Amino acid sequence: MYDFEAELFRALGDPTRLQILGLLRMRQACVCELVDLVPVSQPAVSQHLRKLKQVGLVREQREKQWTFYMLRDDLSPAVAEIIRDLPHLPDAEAWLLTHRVDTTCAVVRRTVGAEPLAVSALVES
Amino acid sequence: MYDFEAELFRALGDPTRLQILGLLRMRQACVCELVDLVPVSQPAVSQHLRKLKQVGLVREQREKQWTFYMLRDDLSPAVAEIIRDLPHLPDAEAWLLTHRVDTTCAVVRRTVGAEPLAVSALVES
DNA sequence: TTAGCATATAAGTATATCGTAATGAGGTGA
DNA sequence: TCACCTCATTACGATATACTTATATGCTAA
Repeated sequence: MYDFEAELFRALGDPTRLQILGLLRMRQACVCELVDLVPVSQPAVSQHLRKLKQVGLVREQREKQWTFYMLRDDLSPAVAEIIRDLPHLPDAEAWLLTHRVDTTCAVVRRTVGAEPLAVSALVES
Repeated sequence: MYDFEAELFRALGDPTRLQILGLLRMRQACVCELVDLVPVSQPAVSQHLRKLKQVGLVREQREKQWTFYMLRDDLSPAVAEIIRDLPHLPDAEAWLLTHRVDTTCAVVRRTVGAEPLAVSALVES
């Protein structure tokens, strides 16, 4: 009873996962970008993303050598509001909005003048 | 970072605690009533209530020999919506709405004709 | 005052969770 | 082909969680 709901909230109950969700409000991101933006190792990021995918909070999309993760757009209103309400992380979010991966994750390109990446509908205008 | 929010969602991330919150939508309840309505021991219920109180989801009010617990009325809109959206538990909820503790917790009185207990504002009309 | 009810706390145990390091699989490009 | 990049998986240790039983505290009422 309430096992499904509890699993969802347990997925939300970790600071690192909340941070990942907060970042994905800005735009989709590949794993290696997230590794540079949250203070845990690459395997830890992968495991967190797997859990977020399991409970239906994010989905993935492969593109070239990268796996991009993004917030699902069919979140329930209450869950979408929770994510929208998370405090903002100005530096990391500004980075996401002004850079994108190029040939490798370490090589970034300012998005000024480049075609924009898909941006989550959760970003407030 | 996000420690406070994560603690809140971890508190929501347990089926027994969600069940307690779902029941408290109906009305305030004392510990011994909850013990009869959720499938864990009395100390377990006490411990869950302590955690729910710690994160600001419920408050307590002593009355005679009982400690009544109730949902806080200053919950954030998103959290209030989460609790309101929990699936209903018809039997237990009906019991709460038609009975109340009397001289002891085991001795209940049908509320028909009795003055009603405080009922949470979360109950849908 | 004393018995019993209501509740909280403590202690112990089993399991879950979150992190790291090590490794593997698969794609890309020189 | 081969070096490297990206990402996932595995293994393992430390800590947290959720339950139980046992016990303590405080109130009520006879």
